[in-house]
Amino acid sequence: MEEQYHSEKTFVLGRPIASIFHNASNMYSIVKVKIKETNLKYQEKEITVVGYFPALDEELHYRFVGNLSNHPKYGLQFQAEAFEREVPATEQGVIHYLSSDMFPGIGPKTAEQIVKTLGPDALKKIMENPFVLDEVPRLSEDKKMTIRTALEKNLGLDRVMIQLNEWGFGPQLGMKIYQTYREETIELLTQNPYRLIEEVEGVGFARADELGRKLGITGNHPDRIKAAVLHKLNQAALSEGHVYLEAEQLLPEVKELLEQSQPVEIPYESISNAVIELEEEGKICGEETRIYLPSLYFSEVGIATKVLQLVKKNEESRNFSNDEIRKAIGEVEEDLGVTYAETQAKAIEQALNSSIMILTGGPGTGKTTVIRGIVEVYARLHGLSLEPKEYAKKEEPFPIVLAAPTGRAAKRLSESTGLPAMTIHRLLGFNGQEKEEETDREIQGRLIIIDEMSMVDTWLSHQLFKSIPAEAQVVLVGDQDQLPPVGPGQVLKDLLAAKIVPTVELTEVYRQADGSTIIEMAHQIKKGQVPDNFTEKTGDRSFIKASAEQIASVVTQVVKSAMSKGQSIRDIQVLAPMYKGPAGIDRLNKEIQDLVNPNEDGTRKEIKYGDTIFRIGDKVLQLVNQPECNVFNGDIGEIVAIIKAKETVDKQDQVVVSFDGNEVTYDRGDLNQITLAYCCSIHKAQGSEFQTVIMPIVRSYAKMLRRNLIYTGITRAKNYLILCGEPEEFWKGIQRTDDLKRFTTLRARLNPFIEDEAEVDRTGQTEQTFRADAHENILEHEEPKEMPELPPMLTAETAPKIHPMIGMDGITPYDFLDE
DNA sequence: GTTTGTAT
Repeated sequence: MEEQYHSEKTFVLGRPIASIFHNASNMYSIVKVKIKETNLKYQEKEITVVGYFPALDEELHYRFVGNLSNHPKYGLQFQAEAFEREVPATEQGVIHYLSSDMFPGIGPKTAEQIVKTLGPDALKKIMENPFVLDEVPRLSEDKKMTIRTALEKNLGLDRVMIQLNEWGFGPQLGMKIYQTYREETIELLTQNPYRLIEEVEGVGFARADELGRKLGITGNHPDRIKAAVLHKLNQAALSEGHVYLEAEQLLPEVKELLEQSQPVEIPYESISNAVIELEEEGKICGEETRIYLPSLYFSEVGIATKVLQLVKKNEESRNFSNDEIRKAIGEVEEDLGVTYAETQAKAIEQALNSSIMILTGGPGTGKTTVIRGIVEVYARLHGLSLEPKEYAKKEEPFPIVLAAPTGRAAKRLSESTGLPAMTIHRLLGFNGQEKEEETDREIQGRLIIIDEMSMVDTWLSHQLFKSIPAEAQVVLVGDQDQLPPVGPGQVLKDLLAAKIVPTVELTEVYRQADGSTIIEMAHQIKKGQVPDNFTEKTGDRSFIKASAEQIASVVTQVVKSAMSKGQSIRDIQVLAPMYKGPAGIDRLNKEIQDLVNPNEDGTRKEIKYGDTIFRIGDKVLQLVNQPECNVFNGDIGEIVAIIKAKETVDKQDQVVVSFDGNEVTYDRGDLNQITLAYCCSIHKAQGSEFQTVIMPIVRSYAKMLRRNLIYTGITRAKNYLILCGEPEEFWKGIQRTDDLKRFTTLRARLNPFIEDEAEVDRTGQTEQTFRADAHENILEHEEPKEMPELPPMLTAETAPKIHPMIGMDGITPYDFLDE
């Protein structure tokens, strides 16, 4: 069958001599191959092969199967649909092959010995009969095993790809599946085709169900229904943040999913039975009418138990008298040359005398200042040195532990306190491999401060709380109005709503100058309102009306005029919710790059990576954490050098980026770690602030526009905020909060007496109070009273004739940036 | 019809 598979198609057998491109995330590769044999009508000695494969070994031969095609720009290329490693059959080849890292423990000496005994076709002989290895003198059983399993493994790829192909997966997806399951692919997928949905990106329920059908799992088959139930719960958790689903909601969704995928009616009874069986198997948890994934159920229960324990200990944690603390605060104020406002001092006091407390407040209210204060006062009262180095000699570890859910937040925390800080993952010693419930490490620390708690999901919160020693003091810091965690749950929000953890809320804003209308607007947005004059220009903000098509032009004009006013491009940040479309991040980045860092005559050195062009001077954004280089996801830097392949020692293009003076070099293969940063997503900007923020809001973003997204975006602006786009969409986005409600039961577990959120809202003194008011307001004024009367929009007909900035409400480019 | 995080 293998023969037939090859003989029908054209192939190239050869040795890769140079990798032109390799994308490690999807395996898309372009390789120059020296041809040894081919059935193509092709005279050259070398050919460019394009397809999906892992990094190839330049010492080996490969057989590529596919078709010759003519690329408009790069000429003749061989599009490979499949490939396999050609088992070498020359003495030298076999020795090299056996001593490669595919066969750990086998060195050149052993390899030579094998070839000496079995001849140049040693590999073929071993594959036909593994026992021929017994003939080789002084070869240990271990080594024999190594060779047999490695050969088996290598053959695995071909076998897997052929099977996947028969199952209807193309080379790209096939490669991805193989990356996930390796030689176990066929076995694992035959057992359970539905695991593809959760484990291989790009495979949805329908696709996996199609494979299921081929494997005989059809219609009412319990495995099929169970898979659908689990998929729905997973999807609810991952895409909507729900910790559970009501059975009432789950069952019809499962029914619909199954009936859409195959035209067979699935009775509710079958689904209920599947749910019962899943619960018996421990694959889901039921509580009253709610259905949970076990990991989420046990996480919630675990968090609640630990938090209640800590809260209970709060009474015992009055370690210091108020006088002692106030005195220490005074000393710290003097030392650091700061003055704490009363609420800030109160927060420090609370932190010192609690086992657990929450410090909350909006952007610019000085949460970081208070963290620093807590650390300083804690050290003073406990007679501790804040010099971590001094602890290296001693037995006991440094007692203050600082952590945050993202690398960037951890870096900021460390910078603002002068103490080491790390990601929660690192703190817990994760390595990316472990399964749930596997971490059992206890955090070595007496004071544990977690910043940006609003971004910590239910799973991670559980791991974190589990690792907190019973005698530790915990300070959770965060702002529940910013974007919720990527993962399921809303732990900070639930903790606040339960009202059992001592909480200090900072409300006064120190970041903006007095009379800032940005912060005023932010406060209103938090309540679901918009200032009456939101489309008018104030001292620090403005709104330029424009359609989606005009956005690119308006944004570049604003950037240009801001720069002409002396602002640097580093201080100007364009924020948008999504990448695609005429007003998307990608397009805006290109336009702004053309404006501020062009290459009009084509003489400047540049490097092309995918759809992006990088030039010296470009503002770029780091996309992954690189703690060794002190660069983290979300950091912004500037390209300071581009070194072309021929100029470097390793014949590789290189880009050097300076992050505030810290220079980091990227090889071509690492360029997927950076992207242009003139415009970035609002999500990415969370936790950063900029002098000037330009934020387009148009209808094409509608799917993304929500209150907390807009709130997060506008609160990134320190001095100037320039909104542009469609005022109605801005207003509508601010009204949207309902669909981001996450189903969780943490609040109820912590405090069963607070049952109804509306009631909390009416009695509570925190943000919820505002919320409730806002909600009533919205209900009262169904017709948007807050939405001011708007001048007519520009139409598509008039737009191109008008300079984007001029004539709109009389705004000229110089109008909105006065001092 | 869409964004986002972490660990070798």
